[in-house]
Amino acid sequence: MVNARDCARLLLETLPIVRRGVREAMRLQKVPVHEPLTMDQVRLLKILRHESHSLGELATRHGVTASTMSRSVDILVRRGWVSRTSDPADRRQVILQLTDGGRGAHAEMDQHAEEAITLLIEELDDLEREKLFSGLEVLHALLERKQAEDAGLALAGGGS
Amino acid sequence: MVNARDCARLLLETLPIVRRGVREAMRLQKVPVHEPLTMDQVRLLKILRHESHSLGELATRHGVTASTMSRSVDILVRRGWVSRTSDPADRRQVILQLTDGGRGAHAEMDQHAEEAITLLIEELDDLEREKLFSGLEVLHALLERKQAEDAGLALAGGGS
DNA sequence: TATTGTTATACTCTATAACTATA
DNA sequence: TATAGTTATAGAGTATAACAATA
Repeated sequence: MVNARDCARLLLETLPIVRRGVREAMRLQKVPVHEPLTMDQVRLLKILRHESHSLGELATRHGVTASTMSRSVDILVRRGWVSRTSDPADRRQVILQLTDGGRGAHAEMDQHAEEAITLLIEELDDLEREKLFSGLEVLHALLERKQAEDAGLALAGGGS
Repeated sequence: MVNARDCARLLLETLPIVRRGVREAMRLQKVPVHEPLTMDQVRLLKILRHESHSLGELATRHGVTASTMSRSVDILVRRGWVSRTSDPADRRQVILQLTDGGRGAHAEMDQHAEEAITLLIEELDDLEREKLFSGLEVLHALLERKQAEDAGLALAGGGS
């Protein structure tokens, strides 16, 4: 029987190591055409791949403040991967859309990132991979739910 | 049967969400005495809790460059949590040690961090917790091994 | 007046390259 | 000359608070 405390300890211990490992694996990927993207940038482009969003939506979705997202979008726009236009229907809002270049950069980098991590994970045997996948599923579901709750509270004005 | 690619995808998708969730959980912990510490700072103090290290050792252990570590140590020293003295045996090296204040800050913050994450994990049922723990064990072992290899290569001069 | 987004400010984490001090 | 560490420089991610534009 695993108690929550032990699990928390292991998570806190594992998280920074994994983060550095993954960042390093991504950084070492030689992407011929584009500058390397960070994990966060890949994730933002991924979110925008399916549909356009306002800045606020993207910030909530990504789990950061509007201020932070505004800065991150600056970078994506500067690189030419995202376009920023004001919504005619409500000119306070901006519509963020992937450009063609952004779509290409994302496709390429996403693939490279996946390959880098896939290489790592191929070192595991079947049982280990099974365990890892299950654990990640649990974690993913838990935090997604948590984030949705927080976003809901933010809307409902849980401010102190 | 779980293939490595799917596992890599899930890891890439899960990692940023978890990181934000954990950071947020830590940030919301009200620590009465000390300023809140970041995850990385807690980890550094934890490493130094057992024994003193040189800057280079600490950098390798934490998985960053000496430059980065030098900066991180600046902050810890400024806060009064770590002492930096030059090694009499080889004055190029620096001995990093936890101060009493650092020991206290770590104990306190580490506990708060664990509690914050424990609360989160208590939302899982027994089976889910079991799965999460197993998955984290696999991930932890994999990345630890990887990091040890990289550190070994760095020593052996695999630079190019 | 309320909402959306940007900017000013400040901090942490990160790396490469140039540099200092020591061996 | 080689090694340990610091500093100069640069960039990304982060937040709060003050602000501008729009509704």
